Amino acid sequence: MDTEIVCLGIIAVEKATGYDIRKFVEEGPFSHFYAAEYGSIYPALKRLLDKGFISCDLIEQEGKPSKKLYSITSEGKIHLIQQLAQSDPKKDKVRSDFCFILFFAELLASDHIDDLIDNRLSHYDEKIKKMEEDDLSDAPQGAKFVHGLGLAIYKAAANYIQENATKLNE
Amino acid sequence: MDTEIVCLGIIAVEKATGYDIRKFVEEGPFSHFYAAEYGSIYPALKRLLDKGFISCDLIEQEGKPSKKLYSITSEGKIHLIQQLAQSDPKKDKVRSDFCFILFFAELLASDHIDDLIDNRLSHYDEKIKKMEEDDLSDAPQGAKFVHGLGLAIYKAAANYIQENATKLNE
DNA sequence: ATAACCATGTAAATGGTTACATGATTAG
DNA sequence: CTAATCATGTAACCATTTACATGGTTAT
Repeated sequence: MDTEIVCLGIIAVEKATGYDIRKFVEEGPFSHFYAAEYGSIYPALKRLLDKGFISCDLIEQEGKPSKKLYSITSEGKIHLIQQLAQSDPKKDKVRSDFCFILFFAELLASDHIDDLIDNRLSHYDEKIKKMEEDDLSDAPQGAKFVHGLGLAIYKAAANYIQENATKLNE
Repeated sequence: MDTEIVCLGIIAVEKATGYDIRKFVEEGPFSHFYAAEYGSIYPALKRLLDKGFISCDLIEQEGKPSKKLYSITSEGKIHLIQQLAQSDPKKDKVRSDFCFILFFAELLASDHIDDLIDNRLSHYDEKIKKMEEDDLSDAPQGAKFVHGLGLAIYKAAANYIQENATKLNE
């Protein structure tokens, strides 16, 4: 599941530009389980276009730069479904500097620990608030499920940190 | 926080070989927030040695291949603390094929969804069981905190999936 | 016999981020 | 006037995985 297939998936949800895709992974429905920068998105779109999995419409706009709106083709849909159906999803990859640093709490100043905890908690608060405001009434079950899972994890993490952070400063 | 500093951190916890470090990130205390293969560990150890942050003892063993046991030096300790203290931990990186695939549940066969869910739940069960068996009585507060956070997240995820998976098959 | 464990290491390939390059419009 | 948003793209760089190379021991 690399940037290429993730771009195809997003375009399958709705027509999108490279810029839209970035927002999708940065702030949107994929933000809690995927990340990608322009530097990997634009080349991926080019490859998908070359393979015939997406098509491109150039949209001219007033007061804004022109954009390339990509749509999925029928071959693209077939390819996406095939990729989704291959039943060996790679195991999750997580890399958390936060956990690594706090593992060594004994080597840190209390003030620094407090900062890390505070930042993390306000980060979760923001995320949770945003996600709770999302309107999913029209979203398909899969999107709802994944959204709920992300929310459940954020809440559990925030809760655990709130209840156990004091133990780090003694 | 790359493989180099993570290796240094592990060696700071206790003397270790490259092989030990792999186990640490694969099954040990770092397994829920970091990953690394031999291909990045061994070169990182060489760099740490060149920089004088670790020292190496060659241990000959009967019936087993000789091993290189690395220890942290005083310069290494200083470097580790400096790295930990720089207060801008990068935000967590997560990549989950599981979430990506289930986002598109509508495009999948029910049987396939069931398989994905079952595998994921038994994976969590194993992880949770192992972590609950870990003896942390002698572990420092930081290690306990991070361990507890990982456990809380796994439990919340497993719980959410158990309670909501049926909605995906309708 | 055969797989798993112990143990180290390199080279090629992969995949990604960061920095650069460009530029108009709008909101504070 | 300054920052943010819209919008696309490339090139250099970076980090990591995968595959290869080696080989004895132990448990099934």
